[in-house]
Amino acid sequence: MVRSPSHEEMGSVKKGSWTPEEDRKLVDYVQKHGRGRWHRIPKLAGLNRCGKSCRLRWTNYLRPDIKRGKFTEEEEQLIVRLHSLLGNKWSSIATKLPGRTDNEIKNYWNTHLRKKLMRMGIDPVTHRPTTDLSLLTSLSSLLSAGNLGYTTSHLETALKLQAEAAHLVQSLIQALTSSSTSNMDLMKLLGSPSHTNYKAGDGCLGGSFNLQNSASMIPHLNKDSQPVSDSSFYTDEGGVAAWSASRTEERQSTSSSPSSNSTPPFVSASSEAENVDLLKPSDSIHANSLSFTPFEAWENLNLDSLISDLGWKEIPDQIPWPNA
DNA sequence: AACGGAAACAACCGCCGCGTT
DNA sequence: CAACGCGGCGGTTGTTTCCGT
Repeated sequence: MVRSPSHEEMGSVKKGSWTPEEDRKLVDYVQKHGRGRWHRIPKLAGLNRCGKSCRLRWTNYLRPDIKRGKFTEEEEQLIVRLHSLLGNKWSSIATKLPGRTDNEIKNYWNTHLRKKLMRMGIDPVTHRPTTDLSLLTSLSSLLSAGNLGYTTSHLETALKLQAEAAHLVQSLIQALTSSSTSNMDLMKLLGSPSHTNYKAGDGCLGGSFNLQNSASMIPHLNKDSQPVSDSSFYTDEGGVAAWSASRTEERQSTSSSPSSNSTPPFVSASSEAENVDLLKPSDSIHANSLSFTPFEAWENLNLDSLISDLGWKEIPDQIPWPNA
């Protein structure tokens, strides 16, 4: 497309922040003549701005139906969910949030939500956990040590270790879903002797990582167990109803939905005392627990259900993060 | 009080698709 | 069919505000 530069493109138009006077002129004009034909508006309204600038100013700021102010928790959850479904389709997302503009949502995402997800260990692009598979070996030690803490009634130790383990479980889940992680890599890790940071006590898991036992501690990791609706491994302290409900809806609808790949945010394990028994070795150990591939394991995790129990919380606010 | 860096927000830029001529 | 006008979109930049030192 070739056209000669217009007057406003010759560099004579004003740029930068709008003054109240300019706003008033634009509002007056639009209220009088309606919107549209933006390229004519600067001249007709007496503004030394390009038409595009006028349109953006009206659309993003002066429009009477714009809702200003902080985003609510519900709006945040909706944005995250829609982003997991639609990606950076800000205009599409904005249609689901009356009174909010795509620009406002985009800015809010970039300045708040993206960072929030990252703090939670969630990749804001893929909406999946982002961590290193190498952490898996640490999980072994932590789980073992957690059992030690339990069996020896060192409650504080157990709670701390449990908290660390919860984070590492998140890493594990990510590892299971990583396309760059081969089954062999995973099996090597699962079969390898664990670190010796902690010594396991009698009746505990011992020093090597045991997915069977570990999975049994975590309801959703247990291949044969049913999804646990009131998982005690994590606590839902509220604020997730919308997310959970929506995820449930998605599960109940088509399984081939693009959203089936989305992963809602994680939260930390609770440090409530009653959760200590999560570290108990379980009786329900399944001999074939390792008979499925990591990818099948992922499918069997029923992650949606897992996440539904977690809630929309920020990890740093909820958990005694190790060495933080 | 002054300063600098970080965070938040508003606005701009370049590109694209669609409708019209 | 191509040229053009127009509006919309997403990414990026510039400015302002906040906050810690």
